[in-house]
Amino acid sequence: MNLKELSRHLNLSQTTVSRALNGYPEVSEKTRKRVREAAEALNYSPNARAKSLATGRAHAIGHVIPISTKHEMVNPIFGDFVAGAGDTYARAGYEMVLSLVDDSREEDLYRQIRARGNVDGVVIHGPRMAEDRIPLLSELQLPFVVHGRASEVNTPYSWLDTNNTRAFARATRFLLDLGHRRIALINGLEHMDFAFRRREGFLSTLREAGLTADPALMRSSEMTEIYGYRSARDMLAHDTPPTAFLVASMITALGVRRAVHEAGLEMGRDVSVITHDDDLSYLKNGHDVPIFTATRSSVRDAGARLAEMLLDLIRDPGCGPLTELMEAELIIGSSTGPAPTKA
Amino acid sequence: MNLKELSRHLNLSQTTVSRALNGYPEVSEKTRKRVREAAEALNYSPNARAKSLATGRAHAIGHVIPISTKHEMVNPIFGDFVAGAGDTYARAGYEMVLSLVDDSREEDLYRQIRARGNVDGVVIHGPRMAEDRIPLLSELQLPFVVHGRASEVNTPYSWLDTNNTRAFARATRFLLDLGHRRIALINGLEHMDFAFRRREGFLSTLREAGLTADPALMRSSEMTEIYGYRSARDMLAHDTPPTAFLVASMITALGVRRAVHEAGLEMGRDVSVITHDDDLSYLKNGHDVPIFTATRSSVRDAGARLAEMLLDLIRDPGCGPLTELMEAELIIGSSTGPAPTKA
DNA sequence: TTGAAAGCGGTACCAA
DNA sequence: TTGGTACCGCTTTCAA
Repeated sequence: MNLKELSRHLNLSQTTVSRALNGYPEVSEKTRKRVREAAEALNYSPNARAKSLATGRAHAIGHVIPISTKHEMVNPIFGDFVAGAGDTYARAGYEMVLSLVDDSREEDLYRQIRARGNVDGVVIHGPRMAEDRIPLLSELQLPFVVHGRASEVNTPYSWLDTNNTRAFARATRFLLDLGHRRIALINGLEHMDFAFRRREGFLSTLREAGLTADPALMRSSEMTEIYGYRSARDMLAHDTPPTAFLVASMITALGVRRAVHEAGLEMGRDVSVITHDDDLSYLKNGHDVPIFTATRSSVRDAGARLAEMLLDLIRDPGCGPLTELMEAELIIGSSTGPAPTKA
Repeated sequence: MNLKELSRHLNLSQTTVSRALNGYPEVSEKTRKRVREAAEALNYSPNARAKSLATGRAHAIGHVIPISTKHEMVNPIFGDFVAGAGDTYARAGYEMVLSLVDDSREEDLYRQIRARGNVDGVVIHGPRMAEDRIPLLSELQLPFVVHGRASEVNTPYSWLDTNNTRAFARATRFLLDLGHRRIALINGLEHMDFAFRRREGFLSTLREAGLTADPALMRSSEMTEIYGYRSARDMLAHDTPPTAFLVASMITALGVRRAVHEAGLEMGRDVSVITHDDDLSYLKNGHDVPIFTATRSSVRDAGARLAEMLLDLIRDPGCGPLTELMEAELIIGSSTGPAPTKA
């Protein structure tokens, strides 16, 4: 059932039917009602491609996920983010288009996205510190927002980020207050902006306390479980092992915990493990000390808000760069276990 | 830059340029080369909406994720699945469109998807045992494939599934062989087909061994960490606690392990925990006994293969229902810890 | 308040 | 081998 058929069925012109369905004021209420009912009864939905060709708006948003052959992992929070964004889009009548892109030839891709006209704007995921997609998109005049920030980019752009620096600074502070002096940082890839900021939070807090970080206690890699396991295992086998671990991902923390366990140590007594984790209120009274830089529900939230930012930007391109820094939900300092051994 | 401009620039008709770019044989090689080079130089990409309006093919696949208000969790493997599928689509020149849908009014959605014409086919996620989307899509003549199966649906359809029944049967067998008699099953929601099959594998193996399952040792719910924690904690506080846990998700298993830990028990000595988990070869020598019903990389694989199935179906609608059952990668029986205490 | 007709940016048939 | 033209399904201007 298309517009032509529907209008013929109603003995009206396509024009009138179109206007009736799209809420134009010049249609009589009687006609509008008749048209609406017929559309409903005959199960008419306008063809989105034709509509967007005619209007110039795709009513779709692209999400571009860079996937290189080297690190092809998909961040597990991705699903939650997308769920939040998708919800917003659905409400606004937008579609979500996912593009996985080999980051070797990104530039082409964005040019194509622009030319193909499938989307009205894009969300950039996983920005690196020097993110060249940002100037590129600005140049292409394709509306975009960034999930995260790019420290080395100076041109203005819209973004939404978690305050990673602060989250890791507070976690470090907390461990120092507990008496820890040998704290390990199991970080993500540090050319990624979020990982860089986390390290900054960690290092600056150590510096303020007059301590210098031990390079042997700092690792940076893709956030897999086995990476956490190997890192922790190696560090614990050291002459002067760490007494605490600051871990950048809950998946990686799984591996760390296992290594701690295998080393015959007890979490919360011999070793503290702090991680970015799920919203597990029951942990408050456990031996582990969790840190939340982004709970699953807050990631969902972030997705929804970022989507709204982009829709605003598309509706009113003049509304200038929008930015939002979300404070991490920190639940720390509630360990009921005995204070960890000091180094 | 659109076709009209490009053709004017080349002093050719739109027809010829279109043919040259789309590999039609009747264009002279000389012309084709000239056209290609100009297109490249001027950064021409055809408008996808116009193209699909003209050809009737959207060159896009929809993925529909049901999200009800009751269980709005996104399965963490979702990201991996999508990565695999996205890769296939990218290679084939297809886009991936994500639709999150409140499962209360799914029917409308599929009708709209069909009418809107944004996609050439859809992938169905998270089928329930009685999945009414399957007859609906058949009726709508919208090509589709299912990730998983629907036990209570009798009409033929295309699907790809992991052999969940077998995986859980073998895991149960293994625990029985170790001497366990009180085995707990911490399952997902059992109206979901995969959870139902897992329970079948568990129960049938117990039956074969002449045992009856204790209802107190079986739970079914959304696979969160806290669900695992509470279930295990309660069961372990029982008069006759289980000596082993079969857990349906690695996230849920986190909670189970924590409960075991808090109960002062040691994994692999006092209690065995078997779970669907990541591809962790290092676990082979650990105390835990993992079972893999779907590793992250195999989920990725499944996404890619399912996407290929759907593309085949779209290209040749007559090729009949395609099905594929993937055997789980099982890594069990390698516990180096002492045999668990028998009940 | 309604309708005719010209696009939107391509493809594909038919004629040259 | 090339070009003219109708058409895909909708919106929107202009005229009635």
